[in-house]
This record gives sequence, structure tokens and C-alpha cells, in this order.
Amino acid sequence: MATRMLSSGDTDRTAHCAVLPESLRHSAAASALLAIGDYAQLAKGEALAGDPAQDRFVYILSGAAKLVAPPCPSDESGGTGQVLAFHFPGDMIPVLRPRDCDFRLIALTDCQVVAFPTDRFFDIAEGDPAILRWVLTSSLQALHRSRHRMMQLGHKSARQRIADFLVSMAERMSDARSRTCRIILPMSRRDIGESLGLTIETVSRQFTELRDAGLIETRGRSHVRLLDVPALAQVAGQTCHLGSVQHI
Amino acid sequence: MATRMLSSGDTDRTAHCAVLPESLRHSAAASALLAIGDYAQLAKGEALAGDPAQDRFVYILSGAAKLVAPPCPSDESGGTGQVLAFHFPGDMIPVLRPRDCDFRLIALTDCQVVAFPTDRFFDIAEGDPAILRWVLTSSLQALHRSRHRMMQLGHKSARQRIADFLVSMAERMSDARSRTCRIILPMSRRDIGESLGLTIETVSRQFTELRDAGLIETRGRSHVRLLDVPALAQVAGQTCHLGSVQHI
DNA sequence: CATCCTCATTGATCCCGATCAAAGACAGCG
DNA sequence: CGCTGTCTTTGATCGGGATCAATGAGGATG
Repeated sequence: MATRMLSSGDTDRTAHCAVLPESLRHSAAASALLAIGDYAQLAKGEALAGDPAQDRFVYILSGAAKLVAPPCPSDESGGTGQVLAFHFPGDMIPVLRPRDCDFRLIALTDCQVVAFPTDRFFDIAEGDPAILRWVLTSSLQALHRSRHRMMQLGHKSARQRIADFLVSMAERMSDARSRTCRIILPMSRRDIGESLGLTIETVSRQFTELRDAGLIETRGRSHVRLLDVPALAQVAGQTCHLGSVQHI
Repeated sequence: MATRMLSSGDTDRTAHCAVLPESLRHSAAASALLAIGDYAQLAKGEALAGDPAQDRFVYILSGAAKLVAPPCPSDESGGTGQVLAFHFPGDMIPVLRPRDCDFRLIALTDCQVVAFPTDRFFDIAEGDPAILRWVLTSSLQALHRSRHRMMQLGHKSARQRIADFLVSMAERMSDARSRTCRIILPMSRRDIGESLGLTIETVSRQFTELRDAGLIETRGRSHVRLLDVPALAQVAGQTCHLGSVQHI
């Protein structure tokens, strides 16, 4: 669980080239940003070291990661704590300093990230409103996803949560908008459970039941084929129970 | 549930004066912003009309409001749907256009709000980085609260959720950091339940049990006196708050 | 004041998902 | 290959909170 940081002067061009969306990469401010980023390569399971001195933005270049809240001291189920969000390449993630709130970013697969201290980021980004706007938009998207997740945790059944999880993963990972699609889950059942407020046993049972219902197929631990995305979305959205159609 | 909008040309000075934090109010951009805001007075229970044409930022001048997600079509328990957040004066709330996501802002008490179309807001705010920065900070705060709430909904008991709710309301509404404090809840038991993923019965039972435990006193429907804030925080699970200094 | 209506409290019962327990599946490695 | 540890699946039981049902408490209005 050690953390390896590459210096700002790292010359990995492939990383540098993908730091910002294409449209934002050609300004003086963008160049300045690329210079202050801390580039890091995280191995699967590694946590990004939270900088106690300051809040940061972390940009994901490649791989996948989870943002986790620390488990309560009492709880020792072996997990890493509540998973607040999963993140993929292109995501810009606000990570507060540990003092204010100890959320950690943990790699689900080997991945490359860039961390920007928010203060210096702002100082530079102020020279390029397009970048500020982009960051704000990213944050609003994150807020939107967070609220959507809250809605689920609030009053959705296990079945609904799993169905919605699968659909939203499909939306983020495969660009196909077809009726069926194949996804490879980079996270464990435990991660899924901790992000949805369910136990691994319940997650597993729901996968089984969705398979029995003909909505998904699974191969190995992480390959899932969604056989009927609209139907899954339906399950995620409405039905408060499974088969029974009671309250019209 | 109608909505009354005041024109941009409205001359209510008290409203204008409080639109932005003192420190941001003295720039050309700030003046321009004040001019494009749509000022509205909402009566208790009224919803802010979502503008189908564009996303907006809504700033609360006075009163209190809740941000709600629409209830699932099937569910008809009489509620307004999942409460995503409560908001108070000084909060800047991103509200997406109904087409993308039908979240509505509903007044808990009579309240005054100002709505800014995000596009025009950005165009103007780009001239004043301090304002952009302030909006971004607000959004990050909202994201942080949303994640904190998610953590609760994820795996906290009814007791813990209610205790945390009371403590966080105390933090936001009373500036006292004393052991005891008095708060007046502008929201109903139903609102509380819908924001915490609990039923009104459970909320009521938890209030009763906290009263029996000597942690709170209640008078009428909305007056609550917290008799031992630290103890309540303890009950809540003492996760992300100040006291604990663990990892170095 | 009496009436109406919404909101809040209390009680009884039920069910979904947590918990406890054990047996597979899969990967890494000698 | 067999061994080992982790992850996943399946089964059995239990409990917290939802649900159903009824009563009580405010708050408005005439």
C-alpha cells in the first residue's frame, strides 16, 4: 500500500499529452498546469497519498480507482470503508486534505494519475476561464452523480441498486448505446457492495437472480454481459418489488 | 404551488445587497451578475420553476429550502420524493434543467432566492476569477456534504442518521459551538425521513428515544434543544469530524 | 369556540437484507 | 500438479426498519 510519486519533471509524454481534454490543451495556462502536476503511477490496491498540507484535484489518466471514506473505528469487516465513487480516465476528482476529511483514492487497477494542489491550480486556471469552467463542470457532474447515488441509497431495494449500478457502469465504460453490451468490472464484489450500501453476499445473490431472470450473463469474476439494458434500467427505476405488479 | 417570479429590474435593495458575500460584491462583474439575476419570492411549499431551457444557479437570500428528486411513479406515499439536500441563506445551488434531471427546489419557509442562468453567469464571472472560485468552492462544499450524506445512507443505523442530522443542522444553523444548543427545524418529519432514507414513523421513534436517553429535548414540532452535542456526535459515529487525529 | 386537516406519535406485525457459517471457484506459486 | 489464500457463491437464521393501523397534537379558518 506504499505510494510512488513521480516528480513534476517526469518526461512521460503519453501522460502529459492526455492530461486535459484536447480542446483545453493549447493555452499558456494549460502549459503551466501541466508543469505543476504531480504525476504518479499507482499499482492495483495502492492509495494515493493524501497531502496533509492542502486540498488537491486528481486527474485520472488511465486505469480505474475508487474514492473511499474511512471505515468507522468500530466496524472491522475487512473492507476499506464506504466507497463514495468510482472513477475512470478523464475524471477530475476533488480530494480534500486528510485533516478536513479523510477520503482516499485507491487504485482498482494499475493506473496513472496527476495531482494538482487546488491553490496553485486556481492561481493558474484564473488565467484561462475555459479551464475553470471545465473543472466546475466536472465538479457539477460529480455532484450530480453523488446525488443520484444518494437517491438510490435512500430508498431503493438491493435489486434496484444493482441494476442501476450495472446500467451506469455500462454508460460510463462502453460507449455503445445498444440493447446489449459487455462490461469488465474492475472492482470486486466487496467494492460494489460498499458503494451501494450492501453486503457482498447480497450483491452476489442479486447477480445470481438477475442471471436467472435472463437479464445478464456472467463469465469469470468480472465479465458481465448485459442482455437487455432497457429492461435493467426499468428494474433500476421503477419496480419496488420483483415479479409482483401490484400497485398498478 | 404556483411560482411567482420578480423581474430582473426589481428594485428590492435588501435583496440585492445580500446576493453575494461581502468580499465579492465590489467589482464590475459582480454588478453585472446582480443585473441578470431573476429575483423570486417563494411562499412556503412553493417550488422554484425549473427553466427547461437552461441550467441555473440558485442563490438563497433568506428562508430555507429543500432540493428534491421526483418520487418514483409507482411510489405514492404522499411525499415529494427523496430529499437530496437542505439549503439555507448564502447557499449557491446548482439546479440542472428539468430535461436532464428533474430536481426541484421547494421552499420550506417563505424565502427569497435569486436564479442565474449558468451560461450568462459564466460569461460574466469569467471577468472576475474570485467569483468563479467562490462558486467552485460552494459546489465542492455541496459535493462534500453530498458524499457525507451518502456515507450515512450507505451503512448507518436510523439512530446514527438522526443524531448526525441534528448535529449537522446545529452546525449550519447556530453558530454556537457550545455543548448545548437550540435549533428550530424548518422541515417536517417527512422531509427529514426522506432526506435520510427513513420513514416518518422511524424518525419519530428515534426522536423519542433520544429524548428518553436525555440527549435532546423537544418543544412543539420544530423546537429541539440539543443537550449534549459531543455525545450526539459520538452516537452519529464520529467519522469525518474534527476531533480524531489518526493517520499521523 | 368547534371543525377540519395535516402532522406527529405510538403500537403490532412482517419482510428484506445483514449476519453467521460453510462450501466452491480462481489465481499465484512452490 | 497440489497447496494456499482470497474472492465468490449459496444456505440458514435473525433483527432493524418498513408497513399497516389507530390515536393524539397543533394550526388554520369560520
